[in-house]
Amino acid sequence: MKENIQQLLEQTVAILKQENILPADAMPRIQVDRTKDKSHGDFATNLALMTAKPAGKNPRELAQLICQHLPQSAFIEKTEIAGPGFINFFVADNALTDQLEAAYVDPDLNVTKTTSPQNIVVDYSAPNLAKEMHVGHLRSAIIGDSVVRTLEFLGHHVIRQNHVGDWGTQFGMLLTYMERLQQQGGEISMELHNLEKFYRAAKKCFDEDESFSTRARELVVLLQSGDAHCKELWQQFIDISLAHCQETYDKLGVSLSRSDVKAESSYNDDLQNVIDDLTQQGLLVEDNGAQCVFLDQFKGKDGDPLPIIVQKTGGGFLYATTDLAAIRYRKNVLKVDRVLYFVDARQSLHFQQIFTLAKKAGFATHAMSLEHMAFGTVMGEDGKPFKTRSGDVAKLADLLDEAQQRAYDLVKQKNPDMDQAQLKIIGDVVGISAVKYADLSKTRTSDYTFSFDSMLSFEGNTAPYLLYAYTRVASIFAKAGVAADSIEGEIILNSEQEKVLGNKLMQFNDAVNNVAAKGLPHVMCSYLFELAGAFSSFYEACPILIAEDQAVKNSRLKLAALTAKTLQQGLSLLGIKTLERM
RNA sequence: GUCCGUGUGGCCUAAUGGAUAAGGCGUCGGUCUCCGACACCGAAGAUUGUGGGUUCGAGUCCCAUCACGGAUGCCA
Repeated sequence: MKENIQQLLEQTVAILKQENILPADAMPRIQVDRTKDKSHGDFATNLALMTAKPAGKNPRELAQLICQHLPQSAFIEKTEIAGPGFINFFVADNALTDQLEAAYVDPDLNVTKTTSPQNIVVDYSAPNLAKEMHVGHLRSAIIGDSVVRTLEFLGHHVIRQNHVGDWGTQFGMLLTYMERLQQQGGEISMELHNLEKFYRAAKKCFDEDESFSTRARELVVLLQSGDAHCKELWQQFIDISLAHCQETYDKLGVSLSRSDVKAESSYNDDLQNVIDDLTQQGLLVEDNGAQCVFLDQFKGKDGDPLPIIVQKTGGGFLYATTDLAAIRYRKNVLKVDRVLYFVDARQSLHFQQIFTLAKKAGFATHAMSLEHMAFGTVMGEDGKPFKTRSGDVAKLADLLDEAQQRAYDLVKQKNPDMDQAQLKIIGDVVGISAVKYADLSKTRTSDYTFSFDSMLSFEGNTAPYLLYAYTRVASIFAKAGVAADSIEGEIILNSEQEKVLGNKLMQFNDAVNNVAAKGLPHVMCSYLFELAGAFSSFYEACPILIAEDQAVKNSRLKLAALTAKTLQQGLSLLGIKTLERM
């Protein structure tokens, strides 16, 4: 509907130019907004305010002219000029009901798909395989996955890339520890069952035993030079670590699989080429033994130039090098239009540098959009970065177990008679959803506080509230004995609550497109929470199964069905499952 | 030092430069002989850190300033 008004205004602008009311070179950005206040109609535009100056007219007078030249449309019941020169559009009732009917019969809720599908790499999750995933890995995986789902829903071609860290110096230490275990006749795969413990044990040896640390440094060099023995140990470690990750993804409902892994090590053979390329272009400078690129726009302390170090003293490569190689791969092999990096905000300087350099060196085309989708830190309730009670970094797997256990207890408390298997299923979904939703519902860029109590609350903007709202709708159809997708009759919007719900249902399209454009899933969360609220008010005020007559009943059933479908689709774009009862 | 981010009712959180700053928690008061009250309805509660500026219009943009967090040459 917004698009329709936009088109009408574009036509109007063209007419006004022909009549010399607007200067021919005026190119106003036509902006149509949903109004906050019903008295201002359904949509408003500030077109007259924006073009008043170039037209040399006062805004209200110009608004008048715009309305007079506006092409006729069945969508619009009337227009009004308000305030300093806003034009308010009142949408015809049947236009809204037509849209609702269209959404009802469309499996994709009549969402406008993209007309120009892009190739988009989404670089997310990317844990370091040396250790087990911890709470710090939560946000990238959850938020990235939601944006992936949304982009795919709109028809884009998304390439998931899990840029796992499998090539750092810690691997020398880990391989040495594996070697020792092997020599002592230990069962490595058993020991690796608890990666965290394994890492700590290796670290202890590394710090305390000199022969160990010497061997560890040797093994790094051997590994990177392709030694078969090292490669074998390394591969064994990586396989087990990746299996751990996969378990976590599966439990979390993150749509990453083994085939999406594009590890750091896979760019290994290309790193020297990156250096050579930079050298050829005259971008590389040796400084204190390291190979650096200095870019004018990045200054350090006292205005000194800030280097991007791409090769260490002694020849080692750094993550800047790998990231550059990755960009080049994405340009040359994957031919992408857009790359989204879901990485901690603390790395924003790094990405600014890499993006600037990549464009300058031709590793990315200027048309390629490189976007750092930064996110804040997960805080504990003490306001400091989240830790367990013992002060350790919380293991992600443990955290998810606890969420599920707490959810199980809660649901059991509310449904004492429910059988255990059912409780388990519900608890698992509620627990995971709560963790994901708590993260997704806050603006990506800010820090957020991890709190089991608030995320598992049934009140407020939480997963349990939304899941509950969904089960209420679902139960109507169970009780009515009709299928949600085969309701006869037309939607009729009589009461205030029905109109509010109808309007809210039609805003799903905006929400989806906003999430895709900006990579901000909290927009979807806010929308779904508002939708659930609109439904609850409707549900209180408008009896459905016991409605006064059949036509009203069918109309309300349709609204309920559309609400259920929208909630389910929206939650699914967030990576959250729904339950039929809870 | 420099750069980046954040600062919104007691607490948490929202708002493509638009109209009266929107919700939630908590508080207070209502509503179940009625489709799931894990719900709904209502009330109180805000000069958007501070001071300037741009604009017809600023929580949003610019400058200054304060507070907190982060980054800042061989980890990622």
